[in-house]
Amino acid sequence: MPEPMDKAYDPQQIEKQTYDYWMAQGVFEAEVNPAKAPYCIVIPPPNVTGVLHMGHALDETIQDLLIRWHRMCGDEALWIPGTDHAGIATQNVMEKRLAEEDLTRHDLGREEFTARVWKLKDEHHARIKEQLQRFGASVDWRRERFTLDEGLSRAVREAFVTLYEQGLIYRGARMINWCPRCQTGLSDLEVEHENRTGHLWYIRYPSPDGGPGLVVATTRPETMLGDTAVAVAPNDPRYAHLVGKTVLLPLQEREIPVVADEWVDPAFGTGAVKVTPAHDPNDAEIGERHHLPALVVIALDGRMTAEAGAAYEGMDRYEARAEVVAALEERGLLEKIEPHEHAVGQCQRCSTIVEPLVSTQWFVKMAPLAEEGLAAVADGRIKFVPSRWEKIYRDWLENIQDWCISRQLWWGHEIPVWYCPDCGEQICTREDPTVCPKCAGSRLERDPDVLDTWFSSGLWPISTLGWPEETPELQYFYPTSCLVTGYDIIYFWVARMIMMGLHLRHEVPFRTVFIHGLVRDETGRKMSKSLGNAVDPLLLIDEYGADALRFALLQLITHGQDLTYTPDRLVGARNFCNKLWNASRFVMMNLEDAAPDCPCGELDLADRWILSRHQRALQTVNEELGRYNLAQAADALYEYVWGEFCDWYVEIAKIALYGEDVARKQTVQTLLRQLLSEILATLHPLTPFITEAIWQRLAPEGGSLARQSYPQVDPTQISTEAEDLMAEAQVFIGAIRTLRSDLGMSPQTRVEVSLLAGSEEQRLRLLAQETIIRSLAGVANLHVLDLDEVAPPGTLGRVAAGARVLLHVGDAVDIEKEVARLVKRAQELEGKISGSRRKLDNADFVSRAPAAVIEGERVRLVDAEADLVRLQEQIQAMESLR
RNA sequence: GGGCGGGUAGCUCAGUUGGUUAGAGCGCAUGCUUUACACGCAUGAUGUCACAGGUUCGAAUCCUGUUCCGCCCACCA
Repeated sequence: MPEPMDKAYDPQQIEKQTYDYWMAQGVFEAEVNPAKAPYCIVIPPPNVTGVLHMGHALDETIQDLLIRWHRMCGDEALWIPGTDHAGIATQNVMEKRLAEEDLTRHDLGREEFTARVWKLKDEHHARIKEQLQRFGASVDWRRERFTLDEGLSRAVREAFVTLYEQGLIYRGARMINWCPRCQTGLSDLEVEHENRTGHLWYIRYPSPDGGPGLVVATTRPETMLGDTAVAVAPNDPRYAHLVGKTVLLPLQEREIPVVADEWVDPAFGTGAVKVTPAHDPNDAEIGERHHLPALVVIALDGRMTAEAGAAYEGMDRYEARAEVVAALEERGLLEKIEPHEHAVGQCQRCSTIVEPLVSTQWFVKMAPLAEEGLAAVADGRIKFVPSRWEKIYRDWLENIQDWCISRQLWWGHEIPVWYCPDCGEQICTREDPTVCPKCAGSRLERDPDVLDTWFSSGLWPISTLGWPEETPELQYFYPTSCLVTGYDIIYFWVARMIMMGLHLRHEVPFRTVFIHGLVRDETGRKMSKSLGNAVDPLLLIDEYGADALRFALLQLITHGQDLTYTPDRLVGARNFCNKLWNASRFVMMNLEDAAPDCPCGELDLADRWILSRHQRALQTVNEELGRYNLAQAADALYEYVWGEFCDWYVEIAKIALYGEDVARKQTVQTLLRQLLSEILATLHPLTPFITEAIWQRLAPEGGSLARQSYPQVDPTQISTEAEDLMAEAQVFIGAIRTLRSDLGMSPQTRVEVSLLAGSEEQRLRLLAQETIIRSLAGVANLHVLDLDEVAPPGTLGRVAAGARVLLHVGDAVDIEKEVARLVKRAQELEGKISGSRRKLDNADFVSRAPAAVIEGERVRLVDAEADLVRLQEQIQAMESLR
């Protein structure tokens, strides 16, 4: 039951009970419904590594806006919630916690470790769910999913086996990115490159016969222990004599060949490259071309192997670097050291510098999948908003590398492959095998690895709808309508969903990808926990309310640009909510005679004006939402509700509401109710809580606002004529207010105004505007006069279309008092009023201060001598008229 | 090395296909306890539209170059 409205909007009380009401009414629930068009969004599942941050708040706000809008537009709108197990990230969080107890995951064992992660998941999941509810997310909670739950695991299994059977998933030993700390392979995307200033070491590799040999330049001297060749550019005159010969690898005292390879850039360094096929991707390729052996000198833990030599075995790779450099220097083989900037790859999750090394892993062959993904965007089946992201997407897919999907972790989907130790068979099936199909051996061993977390995320749109089952939901809601996410996961997630959806379900996963920017702090830095600049959205909701947070974020959205969070915006949005609350309060306080169904009586200028402006606002909002210009839609509503409905129409409505004319009063009440209802509905997808709360008070019998139909434009109510007339009245009112303000009049002071029409047409217009001007500009008496009535034609100058205003204060007694005040004030503001620097005296002021001229859209206080004379004449003329 | 985005008021940003005097919010100044709202009302001040050329009757907007900032991609040791 709605309570009476407080003077200030208090979101705290209202939001919780409103969300409970929605849940109780089941307004977010969507069903397969052939009578309606489906509209579906799958949430980008938040990681269970932690709680939601401002980026999520933005992402959820956009999705909720779209979902609520479409729901009100009559679509069967389904928003599927869920969370992501976030493999490596979550495992790292758990490992950090264990480290605080001085434990590693190996102390617990796989089973106990994953049991603990599940508990961690439960904690975070509960928190995330609560946060989503506090954001007002209108998700269908009955359909919530988690990437590791049973159904989704079945989807992962089906996808893996299918791709395996099609030869698109394979196992092989290849150069991959290895994180020595996480102890797992990584995909290329999980390696973050950072430019660092390191060194370029110049090392001499002498000839075996004691000749000078050559000098190589390297950024990683420790890898020289695993060198198996030196490469030079073909036809490099400096080295032609050495190609085919050998040089002596220092420290290891091993002879290695000098080979010629196209890859070598003769201009870089010395033009001679040491080749370490086991520890550098380029070297691996050179090694392959020249059939060079690959010596593994760095082990998976980042320490040197026995192969590196007894002196280095077991040493950390960076320790070994220092030792190698020292040993070379001692032997006089270190020619020079130069500072050198180069990109260093580090683990996305723990920032450890990754080690490229050869390892046996599972891969997805991407080229065929990428081809499908490229076609879908090229032919418009999928559209990116803003479209420039399509190029980014395309560039990546066109140069795509195979995807390493196996991870040496414990938290994730286990790879559905078994090995038979008896015959070496590799078994990948939909059902867990018990015996080897080839040799019937029963000692099968499951692959210990799990899948890259993005493998399951890539299936999200199909798996949440029930795939691989061909469920009614999948048939009805797939392809989903819009995917909303930040540009930072276009490669990781968006591209992979597109490829997986196309390949496995033979249809795009969504038709539109709405890409938004990242939330940055006031100084422009990315918000992150580690930088300590992250703002907890829940705290903001506590302080300002969820609607204010949502509205502020929507206003901040720019077209795919990052957005800067500033508390100012939030205050503004909070104030806007309060404004809406109070305007609604006012309307409801004055509705006693309103007949909701009664057709309006005769409409006056202001009525026709606000109806017209109302339609314009609806038009803008509907159009801008359709173009995903969410900030423009929000701004249009802000401007209309505050700047037009509240500032003008509500003020004008008071004339009728406090007046004697009952019919007029009813008309205005009815209009106010209608307009407010539609304002609430229009605003609802942006600020759902406050609009629902007011709606329940305004129309308690009408059910949830979330299920009302979205206001559409009625073009018949648009009146350019009313808009023009009103705009003109607003100019007059503004001019009179400006004068009053410049003259320091108190609001109580009523002024006498004569509006001099320059033409008969103008006179008629002024008559239509008269009531409004009097009421809103504090005018006691407004005389609408013909030019000829005050002065002979010509005296006032050539007043074509515009009206001229003479403004003077109250009656005679008041004038004296007022003038004394005004003079004092004018002296304070000396020179400020009209730009005149001349000190004003009494006489001057009386004659000039209360007079002004409106010309077109400008008002000026008259100060030219000639004008003064004319005005004095006019004032006299007017006074004689009174 | 390649690509993308941006530089507009003190701050955060709008500015659609070129078009009179470049806008908003916040902040600032002044005045208001006006019976919805001080989370309010009214009024006001503030710009070398990064820089330099060019196209045009007319450029914040289109073209060229320069510069600064941010981001993405990339195996030059």
